[in-house]
Amino acid sequence: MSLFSIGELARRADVAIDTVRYYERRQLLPQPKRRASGYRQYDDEDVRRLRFIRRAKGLGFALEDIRSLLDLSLDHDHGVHGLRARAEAKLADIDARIAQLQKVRRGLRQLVADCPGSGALDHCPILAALGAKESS
Amino acid sequence: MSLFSIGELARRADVAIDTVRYYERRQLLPQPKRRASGYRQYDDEDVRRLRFIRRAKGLGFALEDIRSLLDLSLDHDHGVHGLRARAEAKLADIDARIAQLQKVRRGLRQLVADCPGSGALDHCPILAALGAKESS
DNA sequence: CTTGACTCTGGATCAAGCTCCACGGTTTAG
DNA sequence: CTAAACCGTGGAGCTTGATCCAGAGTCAAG
Repeated sequence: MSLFSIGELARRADVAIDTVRYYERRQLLPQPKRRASGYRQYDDEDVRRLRFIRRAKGLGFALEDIRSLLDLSLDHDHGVHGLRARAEAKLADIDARIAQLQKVRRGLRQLVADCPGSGALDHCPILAALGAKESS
Repeated sequence: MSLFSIGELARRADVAIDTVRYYERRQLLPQPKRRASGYRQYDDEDVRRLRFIRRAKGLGFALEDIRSLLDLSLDHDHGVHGLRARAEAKLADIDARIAQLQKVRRGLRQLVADCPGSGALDHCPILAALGAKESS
């Protein structure tokens, strides 16, 4: 059995059925095959794709971003127009996110480390970690 | 001059005035002092706090999360009840985010690396990077 | 005092991302 | 054949995070 229903897809990828249809509308998922009755049919590829979307979303990417990531990754057998450029921009964006998260992380760890007894921190290490410099 | 208006605060922290009032309503900012006229008064501490919020938001934290991070960091001179636990949970969350981002990063880098000419990737490295295992 | 720039409050409105609903056809187990 | 469980469509509704607006008071410069 390699084809299954929308409900099955939703279950396998752990998202709501309505969400699947919503993603289809938003072009994050391709138009699926239909059987005579009009029922949608999916395969494992769709499950993978949906899971990818779920993860990317969890990382704070907007659906639009995810769509472009997906396009990016599936364009490979077409031209290599601005592909690299777009991918590299994404990459820089991700690096920045990681760096910022690591700052927060350090701040939090310090908070945890300094607090055990009842703490002597005179002002918040988290605020310090992120609040120090301006910039965006 | 150590006290200033809401407009000035907004300018210094680079957010909209309405956003400042909105954050106040949502308890991310404390109730500010008021002058006789009812005008709000702020100081540098508020600027720092606001900037912190802006950054955390940029990392994908929900306002509610940010509020709790903030509470966490300002609770230090109160009890150390579940502080550590909360902070550690946050920390684990952040570590997970970083790990996931790094996966995407690797996938993207591979995409960039493999594509230069016109690529021979038979299926998306990004999907591979994130799509492999189940879990949340 | 007048004018223009600010500020106040409360509520309406927005965009994103879902989620729910009604009404009607389809499948499938018994 | 029939009931229960699914699925389809289109559109309304909800949550989050802002943003905008009206009507009215305040401030600072000239």
